[in-house]
Amino acid sequence: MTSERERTYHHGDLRRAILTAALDVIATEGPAALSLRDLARRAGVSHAAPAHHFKDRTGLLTAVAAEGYALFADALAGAPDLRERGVAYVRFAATHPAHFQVMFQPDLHRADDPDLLATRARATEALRAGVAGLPPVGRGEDDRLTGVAAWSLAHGFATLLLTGNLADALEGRDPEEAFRSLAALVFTPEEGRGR
Amino acid sequence: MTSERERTYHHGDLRRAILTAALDVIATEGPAALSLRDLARRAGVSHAAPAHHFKDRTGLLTAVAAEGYALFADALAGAPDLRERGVAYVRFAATHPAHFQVMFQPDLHRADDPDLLATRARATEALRAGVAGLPPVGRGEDDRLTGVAAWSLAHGFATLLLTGNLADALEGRDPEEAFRSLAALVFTPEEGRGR
DNA sequence: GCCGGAACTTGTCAATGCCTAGATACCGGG
DNA sequence: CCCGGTATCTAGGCATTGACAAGTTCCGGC
Repeated sequence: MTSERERTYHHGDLRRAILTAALDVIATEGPAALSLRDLARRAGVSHAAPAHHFKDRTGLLTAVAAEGYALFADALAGAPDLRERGVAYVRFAATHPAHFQVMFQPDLHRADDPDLLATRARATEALRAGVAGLPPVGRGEDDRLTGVAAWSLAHGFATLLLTGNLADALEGRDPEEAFRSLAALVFTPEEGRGR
Repeated sequence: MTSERERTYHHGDLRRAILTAALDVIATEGPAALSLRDLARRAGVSHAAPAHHFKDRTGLLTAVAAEGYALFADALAGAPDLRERGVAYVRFAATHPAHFQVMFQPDLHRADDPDLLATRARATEALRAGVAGLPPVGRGEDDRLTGVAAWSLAHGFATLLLTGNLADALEGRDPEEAFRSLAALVFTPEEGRGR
């Protein structure tokens, strides 16, 4: 369908086509391998066409990050408790590796972009809501640290997973499932987690 | 001293000069901003000189990663217990941000490089030694997961720190100190950590 | 003192990012 | 229906970069 309308001057949905191609490249070869001209070739348009939608190479990556945060917020929203939110965190990284990488590499995108700020705020909110669902430990200082701890745990696991550092430790086990039991080890769900 | 011998044909220690300049650029502007020609200019040599020492741009980054793993192994070796090893992990990331970034971005370097493999093995060993120092929990499966959990926690904290995501959560507190108390919250040191 | 190789230079080429000017298609008001 | 404005895309050009090839300078061992 999409390939039939090849001879039209307007692509129809070039922005999405470029984005999708970019995600493909980033996921398989990393963000460094990304080339605007290459993406243009893949989409069958001229080499300057992408610039109209994204201005820059950085602009494209900013759009990727913004889209990533939006999807991320949605992915986190569905989880019932803190642990499942962590699982969702890991699942998102595994399912959207390109988004995840760009989101957490500040030197790749423009951190002050309005769209990015908006979607990132949504994701941050979804994240914070998860921590708020914790059984209150009492002292407020600990609460904040607990939130950082949970975030660190999920983020570290996701990052190590994407960089291939957990391959032999997991031995082909399902990463999500591994994280679920791992989180159980650390944050004991029942029993007031001792402190 | 170094600047006096400017007019010699041979630089004297170009390899180190390039490496240091590269670390500077990566730390301030990210790995994407790295340019061999720019590094050559900074060192006052011709644009092709770096290639003789590192072959490639990828070769340079591989050297950075290898050096990083060596420094990393040393940094981890000094820590007495698991928690302090985590603190050392975070301290290393904060002290050597450029090394850390490149080490954990597989698309930037050549993962099969012999030097890199050697130093990385040393670091892995230092890391595993820390987990082995844990009070044995009994079941072997849990041990492995506990190791992954500790690694994830430290790595996630370090990564989030470097990407600026902990700035407001920490509010100017010393990151190392924050991680120390955070680790205390999660892995309760005395008392058989409940499970 | 000489000779082989390491360290560095100069020159070149293809590819890329970005800019500008121009062509083409779509869209709403008359 | 058509006509002007605008969004979309093309074409061309320029500076920079990474990689390669061939030459030059220097060092150390024999």
